Amino acid sequence: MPRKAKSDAGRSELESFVLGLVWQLGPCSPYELRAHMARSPSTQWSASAGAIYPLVRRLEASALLVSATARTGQRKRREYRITPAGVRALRKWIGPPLSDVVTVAHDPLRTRARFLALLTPAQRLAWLEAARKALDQVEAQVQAWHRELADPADPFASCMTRSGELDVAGRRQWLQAVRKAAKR
Amino acid sequence: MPRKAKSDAGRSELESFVLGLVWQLGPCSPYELRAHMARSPSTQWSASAGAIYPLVRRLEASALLVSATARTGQRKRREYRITPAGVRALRKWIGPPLSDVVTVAHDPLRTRARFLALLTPAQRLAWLEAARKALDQVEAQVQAWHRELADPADPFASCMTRSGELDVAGRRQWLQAVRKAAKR
DNA sequence: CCGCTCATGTAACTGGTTACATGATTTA
DNA sequence: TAAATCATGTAACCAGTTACATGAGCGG
Repeated sequence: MPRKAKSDAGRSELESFVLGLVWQLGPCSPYELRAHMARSPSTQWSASAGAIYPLVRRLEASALLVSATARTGQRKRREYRITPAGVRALRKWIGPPLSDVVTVAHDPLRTRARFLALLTPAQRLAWLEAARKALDQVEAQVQAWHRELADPADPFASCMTRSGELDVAGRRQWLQAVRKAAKR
Repeated sequence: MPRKAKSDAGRSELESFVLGLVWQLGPCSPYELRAHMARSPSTQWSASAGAIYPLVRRLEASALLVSATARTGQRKRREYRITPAGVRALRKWIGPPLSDVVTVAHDPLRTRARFLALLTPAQRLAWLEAARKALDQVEAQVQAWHRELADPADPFASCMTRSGELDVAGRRQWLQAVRKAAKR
């Protein structure tokens, strides 16, 4: 999709998220940011170079990040740190207020379910089965990620995966309701 | 954000959704589509004219929709109907397969929670309280929508709102987990 | 006749996507 | 020395966003 209305002072959700990531990971290169995002099971952003490199430059231009050249062995890289202004911006973005932030979640599965009446009863059952299996896979993925994380330092990190688990559980329960509706 | 990878044969999620809406509502004008989308509590799409009018034209160019001029009283409007090819495309989009469709949901609340460690304990409690209230509001909105709908003809319609309710319930439960983590 | 809703569009913008390009350093 | 990884970028594209513009018909 195209850019949603920017939530805060002209900063997109991705920009704020990356800002937070720099705060969380400490000094790090765009490459590391990209790698970190690619590891997470979230499909929200592609972590493409074309997104990240211009983005961190924008944040530096806004003085929310500063950069310096760093080395590991002989390899050079550009390392970004968050500035006090960056921390302030991040805190403001986190909120409250949250009224504009909390909305009904977008779920492509639900979007499709809206048109289940188009299918034959047999096709509907097949669809429901496929949905269940797909949810299983996502759950496995989330749990694998959870195991991989296991950072006792930040108690909120494990909450992230818990969110994914509850999300899947809720949708599974919802599938039950759909199944019931399909049977009538 | 920018356009996600188009899920099907070059059609965006919005395009397929609108195609389904035309199927569901029967012959209707872009104006009606826009009004219908604006009534729903979903914030996924803005239902802006700049999105819808070019979109239905694209779908017509692909022969998934056909249009004709219609009248209510003296008022003229352009009415779109779905074609057999459109129905086929819609059915294909619904799936299965669903493996590419089902992912961990994007939740801006969760995104922000990731950085709760940045706040003071007092701020965290305030944040959690604000989140709870915001969820309450969303739930009320969903339930109002549910009452408004109440279409006994399509049993899947009421499943849509049920999804929203379960979604909110899951996130509320998740907030509990975060609260617990915050107390440690 | 005035204001409101119906109804259809266009124009400029933009941030993220895909895809491509390049080079340096490490490892086998 | 060849392949893989680290590392940084650019270029073209594009769908959806905001904002603006216009006019017809209907109700009071």
